[in-house]
Amino acid sequence: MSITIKEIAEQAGVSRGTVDRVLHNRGGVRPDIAEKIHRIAEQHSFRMNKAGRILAVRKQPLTIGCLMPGVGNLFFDDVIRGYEAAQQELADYGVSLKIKNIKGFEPENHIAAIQSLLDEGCTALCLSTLDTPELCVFINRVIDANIPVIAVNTDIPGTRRICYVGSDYYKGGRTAAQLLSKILAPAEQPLHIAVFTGSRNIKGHNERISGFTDGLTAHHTAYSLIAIIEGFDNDEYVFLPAIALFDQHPEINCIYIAASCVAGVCTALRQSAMVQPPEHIHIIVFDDLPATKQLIKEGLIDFTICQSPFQQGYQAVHTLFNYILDTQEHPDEYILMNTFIKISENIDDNG
Amino acid sequence: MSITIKEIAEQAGVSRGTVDRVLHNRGGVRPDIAEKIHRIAEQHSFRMNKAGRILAVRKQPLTIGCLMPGVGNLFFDDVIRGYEAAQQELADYGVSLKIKNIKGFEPENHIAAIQSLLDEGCTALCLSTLDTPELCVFINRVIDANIPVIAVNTDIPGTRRICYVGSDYYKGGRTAAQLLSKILAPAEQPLHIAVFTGSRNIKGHNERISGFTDGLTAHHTAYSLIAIIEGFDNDEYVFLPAIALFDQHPEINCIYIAASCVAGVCTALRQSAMVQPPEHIHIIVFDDLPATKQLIKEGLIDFTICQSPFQQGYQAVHTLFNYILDTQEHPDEYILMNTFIKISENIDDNG
DNA sequence: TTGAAAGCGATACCAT
DNA sequence: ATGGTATCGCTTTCAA
Repeated sequence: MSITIKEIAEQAGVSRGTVDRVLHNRGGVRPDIAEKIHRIAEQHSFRMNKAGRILAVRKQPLTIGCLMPGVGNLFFDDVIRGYEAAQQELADYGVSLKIKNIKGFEPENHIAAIQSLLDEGCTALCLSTLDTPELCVFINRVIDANIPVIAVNTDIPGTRRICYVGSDYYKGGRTAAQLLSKILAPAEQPLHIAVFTGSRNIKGHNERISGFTDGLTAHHTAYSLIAIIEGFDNDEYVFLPAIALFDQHPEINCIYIAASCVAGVCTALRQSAMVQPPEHIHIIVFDDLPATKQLIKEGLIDFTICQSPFQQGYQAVHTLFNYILDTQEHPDEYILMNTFIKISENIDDNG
Repeated sequence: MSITIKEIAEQAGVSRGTVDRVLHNRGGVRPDIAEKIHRIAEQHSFRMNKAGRILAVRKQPLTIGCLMPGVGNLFFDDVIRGYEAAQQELADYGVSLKIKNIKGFEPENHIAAIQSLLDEGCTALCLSTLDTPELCVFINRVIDANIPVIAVNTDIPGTRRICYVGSDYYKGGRTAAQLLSKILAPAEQPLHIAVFTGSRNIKGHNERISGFTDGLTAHHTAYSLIAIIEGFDNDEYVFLPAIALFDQHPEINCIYIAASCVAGVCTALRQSAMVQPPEHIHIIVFDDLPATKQLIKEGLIDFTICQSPFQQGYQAVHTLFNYILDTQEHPDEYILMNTFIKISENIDDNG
């Protein structure tokens, strides 16, 4: 157990108030005294005691605002569950949450939503938002106003966010490729792949695709990409293009779905008049929305690669809390989730 | 934020000391007053504030004793890392750890080790130990002396331990079976399996095997079990029996290793004069010790199924801490880890 | 059986 | 610029 502020005060021959001011760089202390206090603190490798601090700062409780474009995208339900679990654990420490779940990717809507979180009194933010110039400018202004920000699920590299908590998309793609090469190994049949993505403007989706193709190459699996279809994370939207593709390309024997339109693509597949029976088509997807879980259990989908959405929410809140409480340490810039392979036997794990 | 003890005291017209006594069932309070206090607490759904409690009980700091038979078994290194990570996070709350890593499975040694942890002042225990009658009796006596106990990695059902934190071994076995059936699907060759286990007296290992055979049946994969070899978690020990088996049974085309002797078996395989080249043999194992990681990266092993040893240690300590702090709630009896499938692309995850 | 008071570690405000 | 003091929620003596 480390030294306490009180002890530092005694050793330095000053009051605890003065030590507090020095340790928080609040100014208003004679330089030589400040220097002395800093020295004593370092000598004894002083660490602020969390419990004490929590109790004392309880008067200005911490409200964390969480923003996500999860309306119509069930993926974020698990992230929200993670947020709420963390909140429950930290309730005793005065942490409360405001969750704002919005629809779509309009920059103005995102900016307005962030502003309204601030207006409602949030003093820290977990954001799943866009990386557009206007948002970056806005978010940096928020950060300058002393509101710490963590990027969740989607990074915002253009900003001075504390860190990114989320998936390693490229690694997910490579993992998918290796799985595919494993289940194909004995067959040695030519691979004709249909790729479905959310949008070519979403970095994570693109990384899943480049990871996938890089991985196929690395694992010496020959393939041809028949098409890359954008589904905009929408099961209904993707249905017709998928049907059309399957009808036009009966040689397709592998489907790689890098985004949230798994149910739509699978429905199309089942309804299309493909030459290949669906059993001989390999399907690898991402995430485990309820519809995807069901398809895994039915055996239509071979593997799904998950990014621990629950953990993303949970860890983001905890990291933010620790950051605010811990005057000293910064977390790692990238807090990456595990790349979690699921089949029906372990689909109900909540990794 | 819930009501505080102070407020309860005011409402009940008594002092905070009295409320404290009632809430901790310490006795020595007039029944009608106790009743009244309980009522008020329930009415306002009172929850003891953690930060306050931590600060106040800091004078008798919590020392958690951790016992494991990890000498010569690298598996427990990650469990220990998990213990230590939790300890670091909870250091501010007065938590310290005594880790006792012993060798082997002699009941007397385990009992002596537990006793010495207690002698050294531990007031709570995380135990990875045996489920023999003598240990159960001993552990129950410890529990009766008000030392809370959590079973880690290996359950001790014969005792009144708070809960079990560890792997779902059966599920791991089933997952292995399904993976195998997936990579075999196109081949349709008859499956001749060699099984390696630690000991037939270890419940977890047996469950991994029954899960595996049940899973093969469930997934309609025909197989024959050539042999089940006990390796006693020892790479050197298993080497010769493995060589002998491979020489005698060149038809073996699948190796299932349910325990810690992966490196030994693989070395034997490479040295044996099998008819099948190693590339055509499927190998599925458990856990990710350094040697196993290496073999995964080399491509000899297809899959390894991991049980999050780090999380086991980490969560055990956190659960114990919360249990002690939280006068009210009991954790779930079974805290089961995820069944984490790893291939070379995600082998360095620490799930 | 009960109350009063000191203390855990840190913060914040009011004096000086 | 600095010290003193009350406070956060809870526990724990010590008296009464």
